[in-house]
Amino acid sequence: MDLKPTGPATGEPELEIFEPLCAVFRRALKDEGLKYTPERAQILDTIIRIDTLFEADALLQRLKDEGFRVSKATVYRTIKLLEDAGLIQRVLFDREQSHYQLVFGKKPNTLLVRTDTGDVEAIDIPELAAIRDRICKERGLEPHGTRFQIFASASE
Amino acid sequence: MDLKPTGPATGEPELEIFEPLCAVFRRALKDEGLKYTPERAQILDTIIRIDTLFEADALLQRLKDEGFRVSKATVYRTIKLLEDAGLIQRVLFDREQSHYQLVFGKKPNTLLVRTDTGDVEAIDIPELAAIRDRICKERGLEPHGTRFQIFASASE
DNA sequence: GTCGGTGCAAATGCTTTGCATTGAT
DNA sequence: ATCAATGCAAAGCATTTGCACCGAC
Repeated sequence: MDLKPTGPATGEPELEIFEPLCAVFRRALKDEGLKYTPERAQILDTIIRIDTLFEADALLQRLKDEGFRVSKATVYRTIKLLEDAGLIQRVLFDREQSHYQLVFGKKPNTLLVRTDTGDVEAIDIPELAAIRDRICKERGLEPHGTRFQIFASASE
Repeated sequence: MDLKPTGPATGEPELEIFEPLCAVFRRALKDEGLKYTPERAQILDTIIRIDTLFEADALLQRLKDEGFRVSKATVYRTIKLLEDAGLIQRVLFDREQSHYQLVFGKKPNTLLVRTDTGDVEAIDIPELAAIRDRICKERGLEPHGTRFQIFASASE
């Protein structure tokens, strides 16, 4: 659980990203007087390697598959901490469970949701950031996040 | 509950919108072999007059305040029918309850969510439709909806 | 030794569903 | 008559929480 970069990442980009994410998380915890525990480290590490949308349930299952003992309660509690720290975001909700996504250090992305197949594809639309900033600036607000989703199906 | 337009709407635009919405709903129901009941009519009518985000709970309360007896179960069942018919959309979920919004016949709008105050403002951003269409066209897909949300707070 | 963390199980609360009754065609 | 809708109360189910025990500083 004390993953370290082993040099320039070649096929495993998540190694490059673990250090900064981990640092941000630790800092956020420390600022709140909370602790960076093995469970929290393992959960963050696993989320980074999932690298698509995930549900609390699936995350728990994956942690168990990897031989790590964590309780459901801790998974939920850690997800909330990671949200508060701005590392992940809740992104989808049309299904029964909440779906989360790693967002820190990533460009805000758009989810293209196939209403026929259920597939979800993340796409990058650079203009959106500019639109968001314009809207906020007009009102003297500071943007904290964006969520853009397009629902579509194959034209028959 | 058999609301009819009383002529060119002056201060109450919802009268203009009721007829087409009602027609779409009735058609959608008929296509499924379902019935257009007084409860469903009243619920649709009330949603139209709410004209901001609403929760199932608040909708039920409002129906009761207007002296109409409907059960929670029917409200939830009707909300689902209206979603299926494409008249309303579930839009927010970061809070405990689902929030819905009338979407039929309206431009897709963006929700500006104040993370400090909790206020939600709907804004019209015309470029988004073009972006959506472009993304879909590139992939040979047909757009069914869009959801764009910006989270922001007052810059201190 | 003091705090916070964890796991378990129980509780919460929105939403859904089973069932008997009612209503529309 | 038939087939669906309604209301009520009971279930479902993801998520949260209370509590006793454990561990880090």
